[in-house]
Amino acid sequence: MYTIGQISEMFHIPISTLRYYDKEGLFPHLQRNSGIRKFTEQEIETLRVIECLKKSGLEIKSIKQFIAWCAQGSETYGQRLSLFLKQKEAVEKEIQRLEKTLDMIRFKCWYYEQAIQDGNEERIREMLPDQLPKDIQPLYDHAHKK
Amino acid sequence: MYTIGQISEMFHIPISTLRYYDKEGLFPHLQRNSGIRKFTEQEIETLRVIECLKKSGLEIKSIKQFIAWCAQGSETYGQRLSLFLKQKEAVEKEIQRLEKTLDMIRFKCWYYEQAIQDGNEERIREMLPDQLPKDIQPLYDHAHKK
DNA sequence: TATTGACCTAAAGTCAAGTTTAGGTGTTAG
DNA sequence: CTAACACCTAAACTTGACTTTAGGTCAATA
Repeated sequence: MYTIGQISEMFHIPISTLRYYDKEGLFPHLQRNSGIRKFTEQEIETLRVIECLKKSGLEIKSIKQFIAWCAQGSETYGQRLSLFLKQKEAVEKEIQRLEKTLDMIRFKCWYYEQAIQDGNEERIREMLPDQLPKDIQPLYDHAHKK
Repeated sequence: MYTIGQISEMFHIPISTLRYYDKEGLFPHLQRNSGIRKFTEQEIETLRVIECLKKSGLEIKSIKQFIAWCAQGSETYGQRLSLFLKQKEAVEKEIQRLEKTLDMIRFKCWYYEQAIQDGNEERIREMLPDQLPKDIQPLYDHAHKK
């Protein structure tokens, strides 16, 4: 059983944020001891799920919906499963998007390394768009296509 | 040479957003034809870089800084390179974070598939925290450690 | 006894990144 | 000639997720 301060340290989340989550109804089973919140293993697991869903790009409103489904019992297993399936898709897409971004960034790193060596961008610009070194060309193409 | 409407379609970015970027100074070389913006290859490449830096988690303010460096010329190659090196780090970290999130989500998908089969969570809960099937255990561990 | 520290609330404030509104210009189509 | 489009501006508004403020309770410590 933990105080809000302990949970704050444990998760590196400000106390104000935990109170905000509580106010938003994300801890429906949270008990109080003469006004003071008591966090248990239950809230800790909820917090792990909140963090997971937040990182997956879900907004608080939808996380609240999920929490409500959990409180409703076994009849909502289907909805909960499809939420996670949807978020799986979303995160996989986001990772792909970031891989593409990474290729653009890698290209730009190479570009500026060359520019620093050459003192200008002349030589590199002449290689565009398809005369780049063969380890660099795919990065450029990946970032510039479609 | 393109109008704002054409660029909006090309990049699937609202016209209002393009005007907002312009107002923020992200197109320092943008020319006008009696008030009307003319976007050229230059602004198109800038927009690609804006999108890239935005996806990498940079805020508009910092993108503006980068654009300013570009306008300054070869003396800022070093700063521009270190910006991209920093963003490379950031995106790589973000991808790792999302991989961890994905493991949590995969675990939850499995969890609710089982719950649907069983009609309750009894059996699964008894497997926690270290009696899970050996293809699932690593997902759970990855998501619950540290 | 007084003050410090950890907790509490409600309500207002902040921030980034746009979006919307209200009003205006200039060119083309019916 | 007038109406529909595509463009323009400045300024106010929106949204989500917090954070800050102002004021208060309660227990332990100096």
